[in-house]
Amino acid sequence: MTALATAAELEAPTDRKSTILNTALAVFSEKGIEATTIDDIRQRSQASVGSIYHHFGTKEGIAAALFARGIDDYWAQLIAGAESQASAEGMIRGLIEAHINWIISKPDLARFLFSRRQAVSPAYEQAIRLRTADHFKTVFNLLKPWFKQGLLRRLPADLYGPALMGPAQEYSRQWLSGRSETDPRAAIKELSLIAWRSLAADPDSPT
Amino acid sequence: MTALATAAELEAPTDRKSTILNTALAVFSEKGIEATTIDDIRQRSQASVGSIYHHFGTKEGIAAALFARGIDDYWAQLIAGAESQASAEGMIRGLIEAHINWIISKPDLARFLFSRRQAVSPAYEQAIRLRTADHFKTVFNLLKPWFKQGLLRRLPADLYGPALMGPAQEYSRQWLSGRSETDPRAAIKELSLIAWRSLAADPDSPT
Amino acid sequence: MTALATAAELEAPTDRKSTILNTALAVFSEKGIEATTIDDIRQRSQASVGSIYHHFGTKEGIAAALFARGIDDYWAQLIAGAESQASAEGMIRGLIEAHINWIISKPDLARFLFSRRQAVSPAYEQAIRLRTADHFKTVFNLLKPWFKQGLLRRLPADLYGPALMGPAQEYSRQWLSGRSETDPRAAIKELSLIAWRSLAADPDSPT
Amino acid sequence: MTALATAAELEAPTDRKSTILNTALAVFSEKGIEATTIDDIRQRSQASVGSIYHHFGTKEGIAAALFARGIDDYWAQLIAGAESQASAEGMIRGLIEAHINWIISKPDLARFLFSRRQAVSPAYEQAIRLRTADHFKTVFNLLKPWFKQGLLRRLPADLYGPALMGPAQEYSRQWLSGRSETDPRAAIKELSLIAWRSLAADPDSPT
DNA sequence: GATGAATGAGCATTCATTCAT
DNA sequence: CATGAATGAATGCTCATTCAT
Repeated sequence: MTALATAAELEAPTDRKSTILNTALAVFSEKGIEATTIDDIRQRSQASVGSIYHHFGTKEGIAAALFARGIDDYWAQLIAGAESQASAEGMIRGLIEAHINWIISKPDLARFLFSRRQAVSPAYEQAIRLRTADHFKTVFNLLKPWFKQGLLRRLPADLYGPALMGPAQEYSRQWLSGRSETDPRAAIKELSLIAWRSLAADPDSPT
Repeated sequence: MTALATAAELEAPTDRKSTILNTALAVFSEKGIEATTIDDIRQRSQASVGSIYHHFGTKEGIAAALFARGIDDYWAQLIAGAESQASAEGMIRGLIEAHINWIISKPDLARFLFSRRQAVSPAYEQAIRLRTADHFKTVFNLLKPWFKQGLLRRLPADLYGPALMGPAQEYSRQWLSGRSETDPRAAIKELSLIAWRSLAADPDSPT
Repeated sequence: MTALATAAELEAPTDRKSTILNTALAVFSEKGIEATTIDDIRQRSQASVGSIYHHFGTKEGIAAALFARGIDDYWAQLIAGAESQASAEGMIRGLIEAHINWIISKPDLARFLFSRRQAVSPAYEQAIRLRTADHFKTVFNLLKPWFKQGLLRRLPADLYGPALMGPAQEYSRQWLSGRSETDPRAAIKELSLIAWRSLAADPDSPT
Repeated sequence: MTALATAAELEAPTDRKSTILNTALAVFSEKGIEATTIDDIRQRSQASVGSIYHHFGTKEGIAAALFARGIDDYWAQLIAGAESQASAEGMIRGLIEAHINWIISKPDLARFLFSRRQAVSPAYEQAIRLRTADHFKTVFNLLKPWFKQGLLRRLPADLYGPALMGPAQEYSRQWLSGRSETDPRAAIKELSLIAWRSLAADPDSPT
């Protein structure tokens, strides 16, 4: 499966390129992209500047490579989480669960992915946006049957994302920046319920 | 009212200090704090480097001044929004409404406030966190009666924020970065309902 | 007079800016523009990198400043040399003499001026070309009377420069690069004669 | 004929070494030696860095190889041009003609040859100078009879070159850098006349 | 012979900050 | 209070060259 393959690629640092990438991820996560210097990456990765540039061309090239992998990896997990469920509520829980589990298992990548801003050039920004929209559509298609059956509410297009993932996302940000005390796993149930309540067609529907 | 006073202070004054601050806000919002140089601010504000340093001492000093004002301004508006309401559901709507309205009226300040990260030194970070926690407590106290009356659900402490503001926050991020098409004002009603559903106690099983 | 003023400015290194410029000229002349590093200039000028960039913006900015002054200075001397003469032959001798004397008195500037190539960006290149063409026209106007009187031969436009200054120029290149043994002053008479022979309308005209 | 052989060698062969050399010449001509990177040559020649170094050892090695061929090729043509003539004036015309024709037929090589400066290390510089002096002597020997017959003027040694080739050289520089409008072929006659006038012993001598 | 990953010294340039006027 | 010249550490990036495969 792509998700696993990518994940494996992110973890198995046998060759220089992967080593550099993993190191970069760690430093980016710690200090932020802008505050990270090529020299930071060089020192920790034991690679030479030349080698880093040979493989990535630019500091931004490193970030872009990480973004591409990170996004695909994240969404693959989300989609897998949704596909493993057969009911409307189950699918929503599956998404929240997958999100939280991904955050927990790859906090560095998560911090990196969710902290961007002008960090990446407009060109990449656009590419990332399209890719995200594409993945989002896949998820939406998985939920479509429940919309058709009237189990999920119709909302303005811009609000599906916030309604479904907003609370989990906000919670994740807190946890990732160390501002949370509870175990994320314990939050899954409640966050799933919140998402379900927000989207369920009938507020009185049984949980 | 505090909110208005602060707002006035942010917009109106034409003295050097305020000019610099307003310029800095604009540039920070456009390029991010780290990517903004003192020279950017100098050029747009028509002030000299010396003058900027005379007033703020450090680049971070500028950011800190903006943060302080921004946070207080934002929360003052939130609190005012809550206080203007007398019911549980009304109060939640009041908060969401105040949030969205603030975002709309001060998008630069909003972008600046919500985009931070390692941008500010740990010292300020801590101060900001405490201040935020304090404001949050004020809001929480306003909601307390409804909790006591069993109208609002009890949640793990870390989840109140995400449940209440998560969707609105997520939506705001999208809108502020230009990734949203709907008019924010039109989203208020739906976001309020989402927040209310997330927090309202189940009529069948009161906590 | 402009020429003197410029010359004075080039020699009187009272302020930082002039000091940097003079130092740059010396190093450029020694090692060539491309081979010269900002650090070379910094060390010899006792200025800081920041200061250099404060005044010139770019390494190329330094070269451009030198070019502008150098060209004007050179042509001013040429023109003065021509203007000091009242006959056709005298004027041609005046030009050659001025050329050689300028080379001798400012060898660094001469080496710098005559060694360019892709060293300067196309933008500057164009500016330089226009400026040179302008100066050339001034000289040509001084010679015009002799053309009208039939004392000087008509040539294809592109050949006036080579015919008039080619030998002197070629000789100068040799001398500036140390490939010449004779005293340039001794060459003036002969080079003037060569130029005169090349341009004189009547080969029988007396020397 | 040597000239043709060399020319053929420069243009025809399709093996790696020649391809690299021809590519290098093109890039050198466009951007100058110093500004050309091995990577520029690699990209355009489709060869690998390793291959380039295998054949030439150094970046300077490439330039040196080109210089050697270029100089020999140029002078061979000059000498051939002189040898094809039997009169003093014819010989001078032959030289100018050969010069211009060579410039036209191999503009890249010409640009490369005439643009050097600190581009090559002192060691090569010296070798080139000696080689050039040698070729020059050959030409001078061809002209010797006319000097003995009193058809050509005696000049300080350093001035023969400038007097003979200065105008043609200056004109060539202009043409090679695109600053000339007239067809070089049309300039041959006039440039020959100029050279002849400069060197002819007696101004009354027939043209 | 060919390939391309790896190296690391070197360079132009940036930028927050200071301080004399 | 304002100005802008001066500072210099820090940084991203280049590029000739080496060498194992």
